Amino acid sequence: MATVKELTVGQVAARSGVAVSALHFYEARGLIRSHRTSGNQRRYGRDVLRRVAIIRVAQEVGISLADIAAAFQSLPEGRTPTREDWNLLSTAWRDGLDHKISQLKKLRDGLTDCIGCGCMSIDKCPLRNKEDRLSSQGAGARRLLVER
Amino acid sequence: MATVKELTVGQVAARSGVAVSALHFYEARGLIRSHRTSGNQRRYGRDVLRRVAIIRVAQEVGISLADIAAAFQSLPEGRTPTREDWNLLSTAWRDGLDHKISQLKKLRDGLTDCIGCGCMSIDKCPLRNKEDRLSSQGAGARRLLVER
DNA sequence: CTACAAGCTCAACTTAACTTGAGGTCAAGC
DNA sequence: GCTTGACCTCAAGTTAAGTTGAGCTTGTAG
Repeated sequence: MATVKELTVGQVAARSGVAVSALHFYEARGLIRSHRTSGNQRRYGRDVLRRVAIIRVAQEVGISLADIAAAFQSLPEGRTPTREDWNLLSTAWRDGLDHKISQLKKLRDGLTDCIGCGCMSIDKCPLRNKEDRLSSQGAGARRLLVER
Repeated sequence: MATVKELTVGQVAARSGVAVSALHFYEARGLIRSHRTSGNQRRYGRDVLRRVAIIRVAQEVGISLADIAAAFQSLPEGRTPTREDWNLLSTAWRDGLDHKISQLKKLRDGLTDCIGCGCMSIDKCPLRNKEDRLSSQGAGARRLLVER
């Protein structure tokens, strides 16, 4: 029936498959939101499940939490996102995914030829050159994948 | 003539595009090897360039250094790897890449439909299910609770 | 021969994305 | 009304993949 029950953090964890600590973490990072009961416990609306699902899916393709958070900024603050809202988001990512797929294909098709051929030893190789682009960034853990 | 000059770390860094510190790091992790001059400086054979190139390429598609190192175990210790040796390796990775590509495609094709459709909220969605596989032994209770 | 760029080692710091732990609260069954 | 399990907060630990810095040695160009 109409009124959808709210979820506790434990329930969200069970249904989404992510740990409670991770949910706390996502909330601290602004990726999900909750309100509190009188006893200071978190309660989530149902749309948190979708958010979490998207977070995991996006992460799997190498999108960082920071980027996901940024993308989520486009979602409405007040109301529950409509299908329309989500579609905007997914469309934006679709482009990134398309790009990534084509990159992977290039790699896959290039790898067998290229590894054996010696061209990798330096700058004639398409694989190497593609990679050069990102080789001069700052400190810390380098982010894998995803550049767009 | 035949004897190819050996390379210093600096030269390898310049030609491969990775930092000297990263080369040290790779060596510590057993991904590359060097021998030392009388003055304790590293010298690399030319094949190190190929190794490094492969490391970066592999990393870009999300393969961890640990996995790369494992794959490199299949390369001969004593001699310079032949084209044959590299091909074995690349063939193995090709399968991994194929898999990843198909995953990404599923994601891309599923995303637009799936994010908006609400199925993500639980277990009917192919995206969610695909993901379940991967996360099935972490911390959370998960599973059971199939109501609707 | 001497300057100084390039190397060397080892320890500590960085970022991302969490997890673990300590110490304390809330809620529901018996 | 008490016990038990789910919650809460905050701090600290963890892994991956490197980077940065200090202090010291090598090697090469002038």
